[in-house]
Amino acid sequence: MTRKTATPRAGKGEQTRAKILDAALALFMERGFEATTMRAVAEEADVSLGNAYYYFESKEELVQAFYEKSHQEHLAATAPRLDGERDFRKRVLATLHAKIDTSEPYHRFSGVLFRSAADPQSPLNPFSGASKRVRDEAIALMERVVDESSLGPPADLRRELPYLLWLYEMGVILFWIFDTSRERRRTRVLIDRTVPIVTRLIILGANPILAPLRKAVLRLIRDLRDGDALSEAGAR
Amino acid sequence: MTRKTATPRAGKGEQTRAKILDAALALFMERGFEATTMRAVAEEADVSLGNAYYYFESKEELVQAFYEKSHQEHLAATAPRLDGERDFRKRVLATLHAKIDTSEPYHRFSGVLFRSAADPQSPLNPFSGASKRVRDEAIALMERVVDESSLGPPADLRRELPYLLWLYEMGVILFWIFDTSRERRRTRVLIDRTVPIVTRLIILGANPILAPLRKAVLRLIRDLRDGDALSEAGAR
DNA sequence: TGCAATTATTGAACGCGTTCAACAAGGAGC
DNA sequence: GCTCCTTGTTGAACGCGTTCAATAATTGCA
Repeated sequence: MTRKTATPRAGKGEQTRAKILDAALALFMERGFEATTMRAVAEEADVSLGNAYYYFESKEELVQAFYEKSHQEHLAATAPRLDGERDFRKRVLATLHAKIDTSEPYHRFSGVLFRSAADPQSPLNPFSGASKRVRDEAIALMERVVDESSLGPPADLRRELPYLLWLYEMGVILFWIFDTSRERRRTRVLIDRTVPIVTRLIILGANPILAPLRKAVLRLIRDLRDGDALSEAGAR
Repeated sequence: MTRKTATPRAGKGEQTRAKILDAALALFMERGFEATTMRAVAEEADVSLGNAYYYFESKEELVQAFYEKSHQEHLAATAPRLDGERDFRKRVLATLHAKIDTSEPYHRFSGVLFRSAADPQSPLNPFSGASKRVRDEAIALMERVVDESSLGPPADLRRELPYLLWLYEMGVILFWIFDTSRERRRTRVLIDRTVPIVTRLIILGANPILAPLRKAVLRLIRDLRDGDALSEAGAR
């Protein structure tokens, strides 16, 4: 077998990239973000320092990988919990709890993600172009939550609902990041008690009496969304 | 006159501290946060690098001064605009627009503030102990906005309203930070169109029919607030 | 097969934020 | 005046993230 000559075909760079990423993930988990030096990552990956920067523009860019990984785990954990469940409230509950469950291992350094999240300059912020793929997938998940439920929201609301639910999820995560309670109990409480309220609001919003208010809110959201100041700054 | 010997009494350290702060503010305004080095600050202040660190623990701590300064300017700008105005909606509008007006000069590096804002570790985050004084004053301002208006919210809502309005203000500022439109037009739109909605929601919330929903929301907020996961992490 | 072009990899350097041992100034108590 | 103690101040160092010119390895093409 042409061992040493057969593998190079299969993306030499890809392999090195993966090696570096794995090393970084391991060290971040072990020591946290700040305590992990790029030199340590390079050494752990059996690679020179400069080489690490050939594959990743910055230390923070390594964190983006977590964002992706954590998202994939969220998808995997959510799917079975949604299966056969038609109740909208329960579907949202399941999705959010799954998010917290799968994010738990990364809690200690996920603050870094949101630190950049609030920085318009950073490509890591959830509204940026770099985050677009993951963001779109997360919104698509919320679409499934809505569509396969028994809830039948008015068409105008239906259109914006997935995006709004994603924003809501982002809010929950922001709370979770600051949450130092045992087993993230407070975040659980937040979820368990806001989801029913959100559900009630959506049902209320479907009521014709409140149509003017609902339409005002939705028009505003649409206006601020496409050509949104947020994504505008992020896409840059 | 005992010039050179009279002044040292008057807080030698205070003077040096002020010199460093002034230099930092000037340079931040001129070049932004990242482009300003601590060495430049020290030089501008005619002081050694080490000396700057005698007065300020870190570069970011220098930014906190802006937070305070900007807040004082907000207070000063808001007072006359509230004078004689009793309409709640207009009072909130005036307060928020004043905030954007006075913050404008700092727009380019205020992202730094919110970067730390989302970092639970940082003393700069608006929920932290270090920010308590300014936060309390900002909430007190919202108290004045509510109390001297013609609005008569139910007592339970009245109690939480200032805090909620402050959170709302924080949300607006977050949007503003990401806003790259000319003269921050988008943020103006956001304010002009969400304030009426918020006002309507508050009035709706006063309606007895919606009392259960209102009470559920308020109970939740109270529960999450004192011993709040946010301030809990921040006060640390 | 040979050669240019592309892709990987290195190690040394730079500039930055931050720390620290050392030293100076200025008072308080004798 | 002298000693001790607190407060200020310095400059050199450290470790870090990041950059870059140089070089090796690999690939695409004639």
